[in-house]
Amino acid sequence: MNIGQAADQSGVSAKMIRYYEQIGLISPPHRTDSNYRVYGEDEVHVLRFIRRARTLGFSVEETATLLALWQDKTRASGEVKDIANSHIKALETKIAELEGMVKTLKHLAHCCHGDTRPDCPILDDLAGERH
Amino acid sequence: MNIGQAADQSGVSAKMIRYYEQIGLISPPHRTDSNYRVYGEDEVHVLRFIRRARTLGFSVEETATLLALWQDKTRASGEVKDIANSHIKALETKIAELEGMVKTLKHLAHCCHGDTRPDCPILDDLAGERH
DNA sequence: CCTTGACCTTACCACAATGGGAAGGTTTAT
DNA sequence: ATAAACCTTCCCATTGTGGTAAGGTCAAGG
Repeated sequence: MNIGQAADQSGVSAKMIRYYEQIGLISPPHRTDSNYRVYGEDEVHVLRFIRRARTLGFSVEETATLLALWQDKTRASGEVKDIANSHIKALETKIAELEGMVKTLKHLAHCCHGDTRPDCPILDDLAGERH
Repeated sequence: MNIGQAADQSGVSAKMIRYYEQIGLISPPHRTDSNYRVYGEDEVHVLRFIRRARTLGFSVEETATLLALWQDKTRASGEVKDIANSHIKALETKIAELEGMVKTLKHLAHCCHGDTRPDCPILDDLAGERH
């Protein structure tokens, strides 16, 4: 099948398939005489794996590691679990960071009367004018 | 004061100060005869404003808007509050997304025995092999 | 058979925000 | 006078994705 069909079936855009090939995440597929890339079910399966990992927030690099582990039939599941756990930790750190921002902003927005008067606690905070 | 001092006092790196100038977020400062940028208290105050806004997760573009509103003495606080509120909403969307990922990953990690056996539910999920 | 449209190819450019470094000029202190 | 610590501009890299342009290919229908 051509790259367009592979994109449709995997949910990875043709653009990204070529990119993943370029950075070595996937191996170069066979080509037709007219230089078209040709994909089979196995390749689509790999692409779906990649897409799922990306959806779960793994970086392309982490995805590469998971892919290698997936294709290594003798791997230990502990390795995979470690990657997942450290990723969970990173996500939770990010969440905490965003929640801190939300908390501060909500407080400021709550204090701001939000009408046509120029007085605004949000800007005062940004300007460092604690009061 | 030179850019290095301005960077120290504002918490914005010299590199970023030049960048903010280049994209028009701040106006070009005076220069000495030897072409050095010269900053005063006002400029540092602006830089601190920018840094605080960035820390709260506002994009540079949003920061530019907030900065303009800050410098407009007749602005309505409602405008600022609207920006803050829509930013809060965007942050909360992002948080929910990350939490979805964490939830899925925690479930998968919980199911994974994480020892030396090759059997691994995390990889099975990524591969799309629901069971 | 030839045209048209839908595909494919490579090769660029762009984004957002930041850091790094090189090559060269200036200032300050020893 | 020289060395250290600044400053200047210019270019490159990052992450992952999208866009676009110039050109080749293939299939369907007149």
